[in-house]
Amino acid sequence: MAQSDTVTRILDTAEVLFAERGFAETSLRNITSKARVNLAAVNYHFGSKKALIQAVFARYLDPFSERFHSALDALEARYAGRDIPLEVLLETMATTVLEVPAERNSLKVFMRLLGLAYSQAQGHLRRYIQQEYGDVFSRFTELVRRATPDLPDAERFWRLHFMLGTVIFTLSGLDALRDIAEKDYHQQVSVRDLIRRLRPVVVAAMNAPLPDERDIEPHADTVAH
Amino acid sequence: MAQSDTVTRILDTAEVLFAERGFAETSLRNITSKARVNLAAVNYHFGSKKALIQAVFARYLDPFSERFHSALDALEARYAGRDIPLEVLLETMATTVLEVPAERNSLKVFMRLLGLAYSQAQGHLRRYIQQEYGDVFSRFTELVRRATPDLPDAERFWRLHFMLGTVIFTLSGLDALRDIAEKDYHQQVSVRDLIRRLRPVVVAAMNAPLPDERDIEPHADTVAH
DNA sequence: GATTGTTTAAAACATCCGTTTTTATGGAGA
DNA sequence: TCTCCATAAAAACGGATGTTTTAAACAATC
Repeated sequence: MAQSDTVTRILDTAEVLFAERGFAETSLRNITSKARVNLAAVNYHFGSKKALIQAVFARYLDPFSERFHSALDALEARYAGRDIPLEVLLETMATTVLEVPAERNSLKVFMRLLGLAYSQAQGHLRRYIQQEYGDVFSRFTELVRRATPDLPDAERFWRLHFMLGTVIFTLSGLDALRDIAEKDYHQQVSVRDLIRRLRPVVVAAMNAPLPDERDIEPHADTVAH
Repeated sequence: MAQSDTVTRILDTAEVLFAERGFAETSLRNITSKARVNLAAVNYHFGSKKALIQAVFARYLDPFSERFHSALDALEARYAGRDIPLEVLLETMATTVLEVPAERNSLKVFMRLLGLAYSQAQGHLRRYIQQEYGDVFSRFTELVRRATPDLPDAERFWRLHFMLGTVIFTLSGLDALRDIAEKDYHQQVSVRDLIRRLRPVVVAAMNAPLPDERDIEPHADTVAH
């Protein structure tokens, strides 16, 4: 086997299997046998299964982080101190997210992985991502803050996560949804098309009127636990 | 041990552990030891771990399905052929979702379970839920269709799933998000509070302007896959 | 009170897991 | 050509898992 394309083959196989079934449900034996690589190779090259999971993410997030920082640099230079409109920020993020995996035609896998990073417990992963890429996210949210000065901080926090949910949920379940959509509405749906549909929805959601204060029940306990 | 509260204790313990760590990460030994019940009891009473998972869901979804059908019956009777406004439909759904676990103070658990049902692979679970409760969902979407007559079918389809993503993503990652929110904004966040914030966002998203036709790139390829 | 069917308890079973160890291989440098 | 070392392959390890089996306890019925 040529000079350690073993590592690449492990990563290529692992990201697909992880995206399909999740981390706990994918064993090293699954990965190594499908990649036609020896079982011990994962522990040899990566050290542990946890480290392999992190490496899979790093292969996407490192280029993303770099490009997104550059894109934000360019935006800040162009707007020279003035606030960058929300639409422009969202558009920039979307463009960058699309760019990174486009080279390997693996947008779906990337999105599924992002979804897993949130939904699967895997405390080590959240910590790793937070520590490694937290600053890009912070920089973005700070710019969003300036773009939506009328929104209370807490409200913006929640709405950003609402929209994060929309995007991750939609794009990670894309295949199933696309099948239904094309069967029921006889309509080709590309990822770009989806983003076109997403844009007005996200903008409207971020700009929605504030919740009615009267809805607050003064003595409402935290229901759950 | 009194006449088979064993079954109840298994279910009570299992739902909490499942919600905390997911299905694959929760072993039968975890469950039975915490429930102070014999290991074999699960296989004896439920047959298998899969069947236990389904039973945990059924204990929530059976009452939910029944109540939601009743609530929709009442709505249709009240509106007597006229279209039910979108806000009313959403409010009814939210109310019903909140009612079911309220009796056992287990709303958080219920929400986490719903999130897991989507995010954890567990093919058998999705099939079970689709088969057992698909008709309630169909009935609801049909009413939403009548409530939003100006929305093209495809657009409504996508927006409903966008919002499904928002709700599931938020509620299933609730603990982590709540921790951040309370740390950063020193603010207690109950599930009811979250639903209050969700309402205007969802309504605004469903009523967002249609995407600009000019945004369509005529020769845009399907990026992924 | 013996008998029957049901439930619990304890142990054993087979399998799978991540990781480690041991052995073999093959190519680069002396 | 020999040595050495990074890698690959194979085997083994210790532990955890879901499930099954065996035996005991219990409650209800006759």
